[in-house]
Amino acid sequence: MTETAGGRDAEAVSKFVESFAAQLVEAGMQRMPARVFAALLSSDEGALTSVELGERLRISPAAVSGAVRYLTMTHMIAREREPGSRRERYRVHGDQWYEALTNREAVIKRWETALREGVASLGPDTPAGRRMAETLAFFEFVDEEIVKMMERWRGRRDQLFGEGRSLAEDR
Amino acid sequence: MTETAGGRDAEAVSKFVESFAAQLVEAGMQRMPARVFAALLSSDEGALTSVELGERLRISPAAVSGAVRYLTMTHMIAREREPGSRRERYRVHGDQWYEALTNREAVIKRWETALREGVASLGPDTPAGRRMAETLAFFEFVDEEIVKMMERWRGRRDQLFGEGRSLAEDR
DNA sequence: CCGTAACTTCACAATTTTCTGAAAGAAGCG
DNA sequence: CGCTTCTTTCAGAAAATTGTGAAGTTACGG
Repeated sequence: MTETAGGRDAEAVSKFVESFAAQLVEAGMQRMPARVFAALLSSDEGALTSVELGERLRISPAAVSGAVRYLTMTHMIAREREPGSRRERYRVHGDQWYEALTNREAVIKRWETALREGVASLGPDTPAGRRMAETLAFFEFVDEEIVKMMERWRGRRDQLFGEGRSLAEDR
Repeated sequence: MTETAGGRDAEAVSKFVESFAAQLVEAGMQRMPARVFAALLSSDEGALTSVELGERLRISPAAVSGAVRYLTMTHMIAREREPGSRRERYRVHGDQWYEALTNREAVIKRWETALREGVASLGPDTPAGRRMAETLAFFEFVDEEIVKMMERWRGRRDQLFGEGRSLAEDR
């Protein structure tokens, strides 16, 4: 019973890929990046080549290229050169991708900037200005907290899955 | 010097509204809900009527209606009946809206469901299945942590802004 | 109860987004 | 060095999204 072999219930896997991608889309990610990411996540290697992605998802090389560019920029995946070949492999960042998801540092920072401008525009003594200020304080708080939370997570992860080589089996 | 009066640097306020809305859009919110929300946030009352929203943002009643429906469903705002009038007011949920933003309970729950299905489809003993399982554990962890974080936030908020009536001046 | 003000729903037009095929651009291998 | 294989870019067709006007619905006030 070779369950990890090539055609291991491809049906069910594809179904999962699409349904997980749909969740990501609903959370704001573009469709193609979401599908590509889900495909990588569900691969045993945690990595696939462009061609493999194109085949599994039935999309053109161009679509793969675009999706991969986005995912690389947002640090959800890494690109690797397969030695001795001009093929490229794309790999889920093991235990870093959901940090990227949660963190969204850049996003939060921009919000904070916008809110600071808001306080300035509205005046810190107006009711609206005070509301902005409190909201701003909230985001600053969240910022700090998330850093600490991720530290705690790493602790628990090691405890649950063993420190040795959890998902970071590679790299 | 009536700074809170009607025409308090409407220019600057509008500029803030649009720029904050743009951030929300970038984070995945639809345009109209984002603009409506930003407008409410920057109003001194923390609440506006449909007509006021339409005027400030230069959009049709239909657009207001759609935006408001979305925002109500996601618990970002509340609707109030103005007594003795058939006008409706929409109010930012004071200190609850960013909880809704951060929480996204529903979203996380759906992700967890999808991931559980993933583990089942892929088999818990495959490498991919193990990766799903770890990801799932992460979300479950985040779930718990966010609850605690919000409790800590309320503590700090009371400390920073005074327990009496911070933003929850109404309701 | 009727008149009317406020809000909602619906179909459509306009815009924007998305994905593809085709062509151009790199980079290993012989 | 040129051939071949893989990836990226680009223009455009197809599809989805968005916001509007207009008709419809609700419910207050008289």
